[in-house]
Amino acid sequence: MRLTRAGEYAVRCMVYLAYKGHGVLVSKQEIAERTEIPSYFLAKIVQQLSKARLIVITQGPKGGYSLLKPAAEVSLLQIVEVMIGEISLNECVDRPSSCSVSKNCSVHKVWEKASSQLRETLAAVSLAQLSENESCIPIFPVRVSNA
Amino acid sequence: MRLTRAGEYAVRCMVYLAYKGHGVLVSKQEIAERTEIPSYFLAKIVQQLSKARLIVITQGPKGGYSLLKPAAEVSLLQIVEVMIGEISLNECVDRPSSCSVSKNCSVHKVWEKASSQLRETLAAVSLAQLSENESCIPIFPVRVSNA
DNA sequence: ATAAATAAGATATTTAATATCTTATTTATC
DNA sequence: GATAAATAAGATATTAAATATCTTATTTAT
Repeated sequence: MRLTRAGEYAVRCMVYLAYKGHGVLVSKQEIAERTEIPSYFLAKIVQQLSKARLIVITQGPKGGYSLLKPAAEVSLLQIVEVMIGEISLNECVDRPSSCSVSKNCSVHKVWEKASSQLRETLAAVSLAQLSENESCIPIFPVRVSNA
Repeated sequence: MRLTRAGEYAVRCMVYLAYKGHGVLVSKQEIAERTEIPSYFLAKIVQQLSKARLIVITQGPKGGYSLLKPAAEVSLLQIVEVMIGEISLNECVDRPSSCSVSKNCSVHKVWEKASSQLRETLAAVSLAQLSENESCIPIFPVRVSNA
């Protein structure tokens, strides 16, 4: 019951892009190095982010990735769900047919409530908020400390 | 990001035991059949529930399982965490060392909040509540409908 | 035309979850 | 006490998902 590494990597990648600025093109190499994501794995992740229209991929030399939308318009939930699909904390939540009485099942109701609560919490956080503050990318934000 | 089947089975088993009543001995066979848990898998699960002091195992002929505590004193969270360990929705939550800046990381803070929120939601539900109402065990509660 | 970049599909590799089997232990009953 | 019926506990498959990597193709600046 935990975010996958792919999900974590997607968040880091997006936070880094947001930090660099909306529309700014950043190379795969740079992102991979700064965010400590295996370069090949990053390639897979950005493909999904691009299909979901969260980023733009530019090919060719001087190519790279950039945000499609302003960071304020992207939520943490969106990023995570691109990678792992819609969050549901128990199978019966997204496949009620797996349970014979789901509709009236008291256990089902708890998981349904917990799932939507979690989705709301993640939806309330924007990429802008995440990139404006210190976050878990090594070296970054350097903002050369004033001591 | 979903409950494992072992977790789901543990909940079903506990709900069934609670339904039969506190201290009532129920055989493995009966539980396996009524809750649709593979018998061998159930054996593994009750071992953990027993170590965690949620149920009592009685060996020998006429053996079986029963609740150790009144259902009102057991929470859904307890049952689930016996099977999957303490819930943390991202690696950085229970292993802050995996992240270089965790303490001040804005992403980390969100996952920490989401994790405790989820734990609170599950902690607020007692086994008694779950077994008093209709739940996801086929056939059960039969409570011969009055039509 | 060339070379530098990413795209996309295929394939390993690793890990975790699920399921099952085997042998051992406990205990009610005769 | 012997027997048989139940669970215990450790070991081993099996399955599925996640992670990681490789290969070949495509795009585009120079």
